[in-house]
Amino acid sequence: MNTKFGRKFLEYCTTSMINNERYNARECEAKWQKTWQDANTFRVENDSDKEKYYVLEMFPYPSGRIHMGHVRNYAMGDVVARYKRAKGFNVLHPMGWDAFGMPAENAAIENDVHPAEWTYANIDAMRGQLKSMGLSIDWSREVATCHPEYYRHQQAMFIDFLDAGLAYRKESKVNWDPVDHTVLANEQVIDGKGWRSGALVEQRELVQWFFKISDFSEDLLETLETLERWPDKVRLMQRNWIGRSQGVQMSFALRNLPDTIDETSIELYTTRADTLFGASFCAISPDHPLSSKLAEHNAEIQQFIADCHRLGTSQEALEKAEKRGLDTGIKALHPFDDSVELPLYIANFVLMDYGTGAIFGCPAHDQRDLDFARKYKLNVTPVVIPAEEDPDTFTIGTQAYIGEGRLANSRFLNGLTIEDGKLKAAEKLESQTLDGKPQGARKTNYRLRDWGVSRQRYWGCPIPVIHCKTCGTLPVPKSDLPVKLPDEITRDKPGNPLAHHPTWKFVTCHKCNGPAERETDTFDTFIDSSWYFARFCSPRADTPTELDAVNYWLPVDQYIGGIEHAILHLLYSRFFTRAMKITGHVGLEEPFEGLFTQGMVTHETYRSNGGNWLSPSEVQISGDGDNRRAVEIASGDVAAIGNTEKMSKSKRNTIDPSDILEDYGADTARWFMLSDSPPERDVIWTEAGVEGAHRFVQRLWRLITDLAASQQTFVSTAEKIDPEKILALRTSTHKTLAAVGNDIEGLRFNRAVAHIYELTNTISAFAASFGGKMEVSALGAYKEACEVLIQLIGPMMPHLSEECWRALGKSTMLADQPWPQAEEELLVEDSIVMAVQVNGKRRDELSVKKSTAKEEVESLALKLDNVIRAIDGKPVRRVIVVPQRIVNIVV
RNA sequence: GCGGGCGUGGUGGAAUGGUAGACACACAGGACUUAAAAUCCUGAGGACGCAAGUCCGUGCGAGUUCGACUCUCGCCGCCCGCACCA
Repeated sequence: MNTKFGRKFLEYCTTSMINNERYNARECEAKWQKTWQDANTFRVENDSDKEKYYVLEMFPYPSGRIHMGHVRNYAMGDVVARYKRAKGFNVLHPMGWDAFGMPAENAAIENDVHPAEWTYANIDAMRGQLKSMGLSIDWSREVATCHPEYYRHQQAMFIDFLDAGLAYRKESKVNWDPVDHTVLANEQVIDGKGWRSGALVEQRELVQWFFKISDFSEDLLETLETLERWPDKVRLMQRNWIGRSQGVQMSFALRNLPDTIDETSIELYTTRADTLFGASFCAISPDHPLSSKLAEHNAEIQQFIADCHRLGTSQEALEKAEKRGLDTGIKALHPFDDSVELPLYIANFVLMDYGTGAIFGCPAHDQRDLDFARKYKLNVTPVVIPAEEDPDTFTIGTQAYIGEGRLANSRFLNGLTIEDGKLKAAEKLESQTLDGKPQGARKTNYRLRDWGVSRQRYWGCPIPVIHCKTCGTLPVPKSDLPVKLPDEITRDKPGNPLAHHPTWKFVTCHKCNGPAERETDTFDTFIDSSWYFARFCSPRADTPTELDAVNYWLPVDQYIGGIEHAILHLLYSRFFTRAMKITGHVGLEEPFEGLFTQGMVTHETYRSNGGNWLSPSEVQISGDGDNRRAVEIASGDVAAIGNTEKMSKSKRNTIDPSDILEDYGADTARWFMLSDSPPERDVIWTEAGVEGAHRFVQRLWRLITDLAASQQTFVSTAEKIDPEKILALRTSTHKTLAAVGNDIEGLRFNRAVAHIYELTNTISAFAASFGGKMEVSALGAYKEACEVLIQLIGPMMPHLSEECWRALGKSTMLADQPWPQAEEELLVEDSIVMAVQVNGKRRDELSVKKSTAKEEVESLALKLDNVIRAIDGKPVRRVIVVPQRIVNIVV
């Protein structure tokens, strides 16, 4: 060990200042950031012999300032990136900007500034803030989605998608956000309100571009199983969102139709073919084609449909609406008994865009159908009888029975289980014919619908197509890309400035040279973020991707972001990657191998006497526990302490990261974000917590400078030291090293932090026990422990650790240092402490050699005083010895 | 309504079925200081006890086990997702 004791270190210690100076985070952080930048430390190349590792945090929207959520997200990603780098991987850790979107347009309207100008200024500001966090990012790969050099490739890929039949245009009823004047995807409608504006969403008919994500429903669903390094929660959410159901699509013959109707049958979909004998009505959606046809000659139906639509302007109202229906007078014939005629209703609760827009109602076993049947006094015949009930007496009250049971009142299905009944009914329907076709077929349906991507906005990627009166809708030739947004826009009219632009949309058709118009819609910004991870692999390439680069880097090994993207962004990206594979832009289908969703950053909320929200800086907190009080500083009045909630501007409970970076430095902020709370859970931001983190920064610095001080006072011929004491320190050092590595690999940052605290405590106690006079072998262990400690905190507090590394006499950069290796023989301890229980209660403990035989452990345990007392003379029935763990004596 | 998750000191939290409360924050007492800050030391789940120690204790109630924060079942509470998807 003495040989490890470098001359350089000795020299350093005698020449450097050894004092109690406080660590100056501001100076040191700036210094190291510059050092890394000048040395291109985090620049990464695509050709390397090293194994690759791609760490990605969800890129930010350039709002202008980073928030605490970013600090947490990027601190976590940076730990992984720096750690993997030290482990010898070629690490890709890029950053970019999700730069298109509505806030830029809103700012443009409010502040009379161009969206581009606003966005690029924000990017500059935020880049500066992120850089001050000391992230190990390869900034040379930065991209901004609003830049033509980014979106021109997106346009090229769209044209490829179009050619491959992955995109199409159709008129459809869309979710219209009346505040933002734009269309929203189903996923963007939350509780009937726009995800961004919060306005009640209306239904409108518009011609829109769609991506055929629904063609991939099965694949997207099935492949979820293989995403083992994704949180179960996210996989489940996607599974539910895709919503597969297996059932039967079948036709019912119609009778008693008005003369104006040609149809003789109607298609409907069910997952409960076993309950067909319990059917008491059929119903179609107000939007069903048959409803429209019937309405043409029937004022009552017209009125009813209009009523449904009026209600339907808000999905929220629709959900709460009472079930209503209108009997058309038409009869649907039961497929297993055409003497049974079921009334056909138009009903407000039947959805047009699921299944066929038509159902049969079995009130006994479906709550919606039951509600409807009770209202319109229709039959309720139970056909599934629970095991403990008698088929002759079982009746349905106000609750439909949806549990298990045996079929009854169902002729050839009687006695079967639900599953067998479904099968037999389906087979029967398949064997029957109606109008020369099989009357039914098994069919799988999905809740997932195609992705509508047209937006009526200016600040987005222009959809690269033109509309020619002669030639129709044509993609813009790739050689003409990018279709750039016009710089000059006016905002004198509401809606999309592209549509109102005096010249931009007027073009000559490249096919017929006639007059044509550009598409004035732009893409949903979720497209921008559906492939940025691929662009980072070769961000300046002339094509959207370079196959060599994407095949080397993808998939992303560790993706980190908020749970709020569990469905939208992650599902779109999975689809987009498949579409890119089909069109030859990538060689794989799943972009994210490992996914981690971090929790939110929360803070207490405060309200003034008058009920206004107060920011944390406006209140003074005192007391503790039940005596905790908040006082509004300005008025001196008592303020109410509210719930701890996600930081938000509206509740004014935000903490600006730049204040924290300024006051305490990046390392303190990073450390605090990583300690205490498990990363997937919410973390509560507290002033005390930050101060605690900062104290640790100072304490580490002191520890390292103290080491240098010990160096000067060490005694070479000291009194004998207990070698056990040195071994104990070395054991702690190497055990901590192993544990922290495991914790970082598993993203358990809070536990890594706890282990680091423990080692720090151990080192401090060790050093203190020598009273400033340390013998040389002890100093070696001390120094080793400190070096390991500094390397362990390297990924978390990169600036402090560089500075400490330097103070330890190293001339290398810690960022270039390989991760230390734990010495195996120190990890296995020779003697262990086993707990001894009597009847499952701990009574004593026993220190034995690891190799001690079971029998010996048993006899030693039985001799312990506390154990004898606990046994209290009772006969010992059994002794359980779990090697290296525990002894349990049963009396 | 359906699906999922969580419930451990004053607080954040730790614990492959094997010594519950590691580590941190807050708190209290002490040392240093003219004083404060900073720092260092000590204490602490609850009850009883001078102490050794004993009993109780991981939302509640059962169960499996030599042994349960951990597994099973039933409740209660909180959080999240989906929601007329037939």
